[in-house]
Amino acid sequence: MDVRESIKNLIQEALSSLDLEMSGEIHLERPANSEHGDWSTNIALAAAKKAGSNPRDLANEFKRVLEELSLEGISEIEVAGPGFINFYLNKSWLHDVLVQVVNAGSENWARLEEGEGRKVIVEFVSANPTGPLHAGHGRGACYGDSVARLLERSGYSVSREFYVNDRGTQMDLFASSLAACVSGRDIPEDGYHGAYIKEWADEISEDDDPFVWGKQRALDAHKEVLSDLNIEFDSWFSETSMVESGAIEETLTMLGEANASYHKDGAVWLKSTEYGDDKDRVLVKSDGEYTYLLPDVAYHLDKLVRAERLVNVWGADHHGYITRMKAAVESLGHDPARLDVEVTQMVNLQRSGEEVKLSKRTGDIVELSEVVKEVGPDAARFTYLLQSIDTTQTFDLDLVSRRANENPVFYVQYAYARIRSMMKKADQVGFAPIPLSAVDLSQLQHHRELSLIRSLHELPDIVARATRELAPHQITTWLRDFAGDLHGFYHDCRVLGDDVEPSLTQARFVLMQAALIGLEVGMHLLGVSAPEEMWRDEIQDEEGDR
RNA sequence: GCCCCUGUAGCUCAGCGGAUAGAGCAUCGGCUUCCGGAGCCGUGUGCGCAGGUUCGAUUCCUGCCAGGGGCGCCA
Repeated sequence: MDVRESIKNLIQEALSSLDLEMSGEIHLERPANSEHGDWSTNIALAAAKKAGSNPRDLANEFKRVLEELSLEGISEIEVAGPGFINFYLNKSWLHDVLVQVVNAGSENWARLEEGEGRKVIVEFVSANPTGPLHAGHGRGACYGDSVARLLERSGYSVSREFYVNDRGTQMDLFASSLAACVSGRDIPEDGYHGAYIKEWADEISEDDDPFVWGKQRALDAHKEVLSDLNIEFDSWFSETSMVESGAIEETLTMLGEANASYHKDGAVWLKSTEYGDDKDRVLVKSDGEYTYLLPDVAYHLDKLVRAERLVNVWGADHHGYITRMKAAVESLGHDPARLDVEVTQMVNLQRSGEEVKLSKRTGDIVELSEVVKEVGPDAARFTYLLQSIDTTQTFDLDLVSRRANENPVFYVQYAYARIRSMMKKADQVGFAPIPLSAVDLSQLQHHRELSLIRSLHELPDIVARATRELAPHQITTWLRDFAGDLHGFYHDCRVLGDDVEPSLTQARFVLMQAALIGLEVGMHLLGVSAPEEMWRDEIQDEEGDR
């Protein structure tokens, strides 16, 4: 049984013997400050009022009872602060954790069962095939993929989907813009005027249909840059395919039959106000063309059949559509709670602190491919996932492309490469690891060593919370902290060397194996590579004197 | 006017209702007989404002102020 469960049970026993009832879960946490023990509970604070005594006194009561019950492995129980009860454990529990981590390996450590194989579709990016992805799409792309990775690790069966709006007004405008450019005519006023239109028009041949060719050209561009970012979709779901299958008309009929729509002014409207929207929304325009909404509703119905849970990643400019989409879903009898819409706030590009509005190359909006090319895929992903999607992001191209210490991705990757390098060295000097069961892990008593193990033990909880909250930046934060612990350990504790006891070398080697596992798990969840080695840029070699 | 997000250190950001609010960068100062110095250690300043809920609020609720985004028979 997990330590935490054991302690919880112990507290439960104490509650009964004190004749107290607690509603809800017993709150047990790892104190932020290690001077407050290994585990801590606020049970006395929470129960004081009901018990009619002050928290400190009640905590001392608890302490007395807990000590009577006693539990193997607990070395000390103390009452502290306003009435916290802190538990100190024998270090052996941490050494046991190390064995668990190494046995699980990077494949299974912090792998959870919570999803129980349930199917979830993560839909993200879904940009129109009318032009290249821009820097802002990168955030949604990296976020969506990382959320998918989290869900996978938490036991869900995940499908990554890209919804392709390959028909309608915007596509027509895009095709006519391309055609105009090819034949030397002026691009229509409301058409696409980006610099890429000219570049693409140069590639097109006379036999090609601008609509068909243009769509494919845009999709190819999307796939290429996403692939550079280590993102692969399971499905590219075409809007046109739903016209062909009749799914859109079917959806329209279903909405009518559900009395969720009505005709007015020659258009068909969704009664979204019945579900909290400001106004009703048009499904079919008076000219007979669908708005974007109707096909998207049809798409969501399709997804709801295929998966138990849907996660959508939308840009901040789409937040207003959440209500109407949920309205449509609910009016057709589906539980809107099955649909999670996550909104990513905007990205502001900078270069050395100066706002970057336009691309140097095209004089147009900055393309995602330019960002990836300039900073590299690992730095791009790590940076996009550095902070909560709820905040507007400042992305400094200059800073992120720097192969230097102020760039957090290298701080983390370097920690990994450093251990790898040490292990290579170990191999060279003829170090031979003995079987795990023969290693005396109790030698690990240094605070650097213990804090590494504590962090590793925390990782499954971090993964669980990041999954629950769909917040991959929590993984990023953990990695940065863990890398810091690792550099600290590396500085203070040597693994190899004549002055290190062979048995200590063995123990620390196991610790390092476990550390690699932690880093691999974290970096994999972010989609960032774990390099075996890293070397400085030549420029920096010239600058440095070593 | 309505809706969404944000406001925490000089800057970029963490912070699952709890104890002395943390990182990185920047500043200043230290650390090489040794596994990679892209590292380590030290150094001080902060929860936008006002109420409320609570034993306890940076965290939850309300109002206000400030910044960003959205309010189309565009997507």
